[in-house]
Amino acid sequence: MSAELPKERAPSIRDVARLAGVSHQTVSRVLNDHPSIRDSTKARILQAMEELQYRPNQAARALSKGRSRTIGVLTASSTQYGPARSVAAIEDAARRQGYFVDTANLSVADPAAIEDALVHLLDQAVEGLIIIAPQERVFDVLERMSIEVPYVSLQSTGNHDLRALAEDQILGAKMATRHLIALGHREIVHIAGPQDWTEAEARMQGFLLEIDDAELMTHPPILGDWTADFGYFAGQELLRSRDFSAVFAANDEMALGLLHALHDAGLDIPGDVSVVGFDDIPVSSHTWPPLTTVHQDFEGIGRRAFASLLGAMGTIVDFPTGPTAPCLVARDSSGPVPVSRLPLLKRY
Amino acid sequence: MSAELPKERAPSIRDVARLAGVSHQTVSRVLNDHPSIRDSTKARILQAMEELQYRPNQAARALSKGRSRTIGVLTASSTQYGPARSVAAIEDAARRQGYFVDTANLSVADPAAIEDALVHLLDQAVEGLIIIAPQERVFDVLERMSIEVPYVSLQSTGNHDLRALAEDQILGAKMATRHLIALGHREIVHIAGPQDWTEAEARMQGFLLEIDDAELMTHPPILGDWTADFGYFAGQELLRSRDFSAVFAANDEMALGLLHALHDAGLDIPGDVSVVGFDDIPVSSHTWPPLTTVHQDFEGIGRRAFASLLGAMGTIVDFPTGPTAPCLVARDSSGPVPVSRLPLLKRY
DNA sequence: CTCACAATTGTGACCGTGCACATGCGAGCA
DNA sequence: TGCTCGCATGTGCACGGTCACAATTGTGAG
Repeated sequence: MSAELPKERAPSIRDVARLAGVSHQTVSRVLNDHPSIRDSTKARILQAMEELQYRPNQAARALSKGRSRTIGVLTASSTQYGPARSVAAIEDAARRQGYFVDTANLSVADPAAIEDALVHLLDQAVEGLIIIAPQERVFDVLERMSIEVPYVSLQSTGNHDLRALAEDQILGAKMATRHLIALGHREIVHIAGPQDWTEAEARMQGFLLEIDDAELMTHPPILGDWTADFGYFAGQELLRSRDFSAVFAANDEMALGLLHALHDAGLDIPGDVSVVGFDDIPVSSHTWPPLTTVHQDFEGIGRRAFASLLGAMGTIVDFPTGPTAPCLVARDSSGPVPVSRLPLLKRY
Repeated sequence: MSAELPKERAPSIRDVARLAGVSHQTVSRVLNDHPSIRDSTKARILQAMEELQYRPNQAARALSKGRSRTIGVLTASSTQYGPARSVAAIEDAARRQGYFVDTANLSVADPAAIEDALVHLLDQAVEGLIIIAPQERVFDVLERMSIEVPYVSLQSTGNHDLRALAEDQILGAKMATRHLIALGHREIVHIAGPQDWTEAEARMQGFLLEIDDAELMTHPPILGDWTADFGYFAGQELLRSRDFSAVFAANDEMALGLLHALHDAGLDIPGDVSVVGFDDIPVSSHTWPPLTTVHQDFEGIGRRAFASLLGAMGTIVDFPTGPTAPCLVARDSSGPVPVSRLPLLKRY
C-alpha cells in the first residue's frame, strides 16, 4: 500500500548505471579505479551511488573474481591475553587492507575438531590461514588435508625465516634466565609450557641455553599447561624438595599460581624464592609482589603474521610490521639470592 | 605439459552432475535436502561429490539466495577474559548452526571507528549483529546508521526481555554486597566500571539496592575503567581517608589493582580490609590472597546472545542456551569486619 | 580535412547456485 | 484403456559483479 517497498532488493551497479545514464560496466570501472574514465562521468556515478546508498555486493564480487578477500584465523586458547591481543591486531590490520577475517576457535584440540574448524574456514573460501594454535598436531592435520591456501602461524614469517618469533622467544627466555643468574641465583627451575607448543619449546630452549652458558645445573623442566592452576600444583610439588632459589615460569599465569603456592607455604618472595614469568599480562604489575616478567609485543606479532600471510598470498606488503623485541620488566618478584643459599657457591 | 592442470577451477555442481549423469538441479536438490529424490540417484551424486572433492561455493550460494549465513560480532575489549570467552562460545554455537562469524574489534571507540567497523561488517552482508561493546554510543551509531539487520547485545535476549543479563548482573552484585554485609561490614565502597557500560550500571545498581536494603550509607561509587591500573589508583585514593572496611570492585582486574595498593600500604587482607571482585577470571583463585568474587557463566551468556540473535533473525532455536546464574565464590580476600571498626556499630 | 591511434564507453557472456516452471513417468482409478 | 495426479528430474534464467572484446568518441599529425 505504501509508496515505499519494504523488502526491495539492495541497489546493484545496474541501478546506479541507470540513474547515472551510463552502462553497468562503467560503474564497475569506477569501483575498481580504472584509469580511463572522464572525471565528469565518474562524479556523476559517484553521486548516483551516494543517492542510492549503493554498497557493492561482496558475494557477487567473490563469485565473479574467484577471490573472497577473506582470511581465516584458527585459534586455540583465544581467551588468553596474548593470543586475544594478537587476534585483535590481525583483525585490525586485515580490515585496513580490505580483508575480512573469519575465525574458528578450538575448544578441544583433537584432530576431528581441528579438521572440523578447518573445513568451516575453507568453506568460506578463505584465501589464507593464520594458525594461532601452534601445536604439532594442527600442522599434521594441515598436511594431511593437503590444504591449498597459504598458511602461516604466529611464529613464522613465511617460509624463509620460519623461526622469527621463535628467535624472540628464545631471546626473551634468555633474558629472564640471565636476570636471575645476575642476581646470584645458581639453582633455577623452569616450569615450561605444553610440549607440543612451539613457544613453550623455544622458551625452554632459551632457558637451557643460558643455564648451560653459565655452567649451571638444573632439573629437567616441569611440563605444564599454561594455567595458573598448574602453576599452583607445580609449586606444591617443587616445595617437597626445596633445592632451588628461583623459578622461571614459561608464562605469567603459571607464575601466579606458583606465587600462590609459595605464599601458602609461608615463603617470602623474593626473600626466599625469586619468580620470573613471561608475557607481561596486564595484571602482572599488580600481583603480590608485582611480577618480574618478559614483555611481549603481541600486537606486533599479530601484525607480522598477517603481513607474512599477505606475502605468502602474493601481495606486496608496504606497512610496518615487525614486533618490537621482547624486554625484561624487572618488578618485585625477583631479588638477590638469599644468604641461606650462598654457601652452596663455595663449591665452585 | 603435465597431465594435471595446476590451476583448474574448483568443481561445481555441474561437474558433479556430469559425473553422476544428472542435471545440476538434481545435485542442488541433494545439497538442500530436497525430499523428492530417488535414493539411488542421491547415492550416485554423493559419490560423485566425494570423488571430485566437491565443496559448495558459499559466495555463489549467498549471491543466489541473498543470504550470507554470516553474522557479525562487534567487540570492544576483546582481550579481556570475559568478552573473549563469550566470543569463543558464540563462534562455537554459530559454527554448529552452519553460520560464519565475522568479527570486528574496536581498539578505539570513537564514533568514526564504530561506524567504520560496522560498515565493514555490513559489507560482508551479515544477517545479524552481536554487540559486545555495550556502550551507549555504539547504540547511538547503530540508530543513526539505521541498520537494517537485527542486532542484539550480550545482555539482551531479543526485544521482549531486554534486561535478562542485566538482571543477572544486578543479582550478582547483590550477592557480593550481601556477602560483605553478612560478614559485619557497614562501611562498604564500590569501585564501578565505566559509566556508559550497561554491565557497570547494573552492577552498581545491585550494590546500591542492597546497601539501601540494609539501611547503610556509602560514598558515591568511584567510576573506573575496568583496568587493574585503575584499581591500584583507586586504592591509593581511598586510602587517603580510611573510612571503609570493605570494597566491592565491579570486576576482578580492578580488585587486583586495589589489592596491590592495599598491600603497598601495609594493610592486611582481609584482616584490615575485605575485597570482593566480579567475574572470577582464572587468576583470581591464585592471587594473594585468593579473591572472593562473583562467578559468571560467560559462555552461557555468549550462547544466549547467539540464540537470541537467531530468534531475531526468524530462526527457531532448539538448543539449550541459558547461562547458569552467577554465584558467589568466597575465597580469602573477604572476612569478618575488623574489631577496630566495630565501635561504629554502637551508634545503632 | 582525413587518418591513425588513444581514451572512453558499451555489449554480452560468465562465475556457481537456487528458484520457478516445465516435463516425463508410473500408479491409481473409473 | 484413458485420464489424473504426484513423484522425480530437467530447462532456463536470475543473482550482482567482472572480463574480454567491440564500438564510439576525441585528439594530433600530416
